[in-house]
Amino acid sequence: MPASPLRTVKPPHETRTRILDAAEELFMQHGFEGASMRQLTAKADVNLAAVNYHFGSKDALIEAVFRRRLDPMNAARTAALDAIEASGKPLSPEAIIRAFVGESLRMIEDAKGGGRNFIRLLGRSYTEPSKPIRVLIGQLYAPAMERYKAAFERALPQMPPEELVWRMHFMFGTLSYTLAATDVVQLIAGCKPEDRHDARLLEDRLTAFLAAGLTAPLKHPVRKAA
Amino acid sequence: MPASPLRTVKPPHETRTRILDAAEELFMQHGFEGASMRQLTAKADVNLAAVNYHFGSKDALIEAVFRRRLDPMNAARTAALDAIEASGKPLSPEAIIRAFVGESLRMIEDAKGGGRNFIRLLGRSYTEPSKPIRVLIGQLYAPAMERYKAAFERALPQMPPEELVWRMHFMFGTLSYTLAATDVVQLIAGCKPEDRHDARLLEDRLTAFLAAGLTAPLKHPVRKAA
DNA sequence: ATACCATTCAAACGTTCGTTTGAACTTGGA
DNA sequence: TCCAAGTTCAAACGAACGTTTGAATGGTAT
Repeated sequence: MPASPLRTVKPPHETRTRILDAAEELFMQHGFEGASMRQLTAKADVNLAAVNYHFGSKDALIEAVFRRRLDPMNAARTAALDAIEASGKPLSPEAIIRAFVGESLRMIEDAKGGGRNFIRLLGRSYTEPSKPIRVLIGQLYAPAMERYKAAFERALPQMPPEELVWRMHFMFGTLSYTLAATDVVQLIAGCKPEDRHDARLLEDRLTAFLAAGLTAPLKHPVRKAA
Repeated sequence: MPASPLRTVKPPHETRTRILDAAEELFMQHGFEGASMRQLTAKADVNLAAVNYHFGSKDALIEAVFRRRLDPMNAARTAALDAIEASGKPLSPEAIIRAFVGESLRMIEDAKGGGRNFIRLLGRSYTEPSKPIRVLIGQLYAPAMERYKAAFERALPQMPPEELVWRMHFMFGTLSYTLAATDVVQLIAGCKPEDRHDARLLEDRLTAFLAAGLTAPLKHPVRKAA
């Protein structure tokens, strides 16, 4: 990317891409601190110094891993919302949920594992101890989040804004845990493993659950304290 | 605790307790790998070698942190379920949910921060990269989980077992994310910070959301594929 | 051919990690 | 009083970490 503005067309970022792919997988498997630069560069089949050369530091690599996928994904989420609103439909809560959830699950199916690794990494990162990472994720999510919040407010005019914020948090939690825990945690026995990879079925289940939770009856319309 | 079977009554495990408390807080703040033995022992005001002397290793300390709180908490969950069943009430899904959720939130309120640290640490650990930790948590949860699954099956006889397992997963995800993210992630703007610490209010909100999701209507009673 | 620049490479940097060591200290029972 | 066991302590261990360095390499335009 130096010298002339439009440049080589052959492998412009081959090494970068290999590093990002390896990082995605290893960060998912072992965490950000648990995955070392030596593991990472060995898996990517590049020199140890390549990460620092192309990204500057390990932290910058982590940021690049998120930016590569999160920006397009949230843009797609916003576009999905635009499409619904442009269709003139009544903008049901369930349709909004499906637009948001679907974009995550779509990524699980394609990219022969690449997107799946990232989705599971992402699910884990919402509860990441490292503050800079949480801040980064929050920034990358902010625009799409604002749009969806506004959409829910219009679809549910009778819901108090404060209650809506809570329920969006709950929904987000369900999604992120489900993505992170897919074939990872097995707290409840009896899961059919083959189902876990069927994104369409999972989308239906998740949407039904979340839509019911979001539109649950309000018990205490103006509750203040005990 | 060697020598005679019943022993000193003064500070039987003072150092151990101080280490566990410090570990709980630092693991929550920085993660298991991010919190070093030197930070940890400095915060506990004990010698660096004390952890290895009393627990054997850092991994054994992590396990001890979980066992100290998780065993009593899940025992309390089981007891809460026993109490509901003994009362002769009709065993509503909402009551079961409230018993499970309430036990987590109860711990947030008391212990002037001690329990709260653990609850948030726990929320993060469900998506922990380290496999031994996930396995340990699964083991410690298994007995209570079996009881609750059976209770839900009786309270919702019309629900297919497979669907129930999924919805329990969703519920667990919502709870764990909510606990971990309390005043941590601020993905959606507009949260009232003071509310985040009111466990009673949070319990009501969570229970309403989860009960609605759990009992959501079944769209595809015997759905197989697309 | 030659000069140039981006990239790759092996080697080493200093730091921090979890753990171990062996001596000092405290304490309760013969 | 003295011993022995439990505990604390300062110091050091080797290993692994992220990063830096400076020379070799490869392709492109002059």
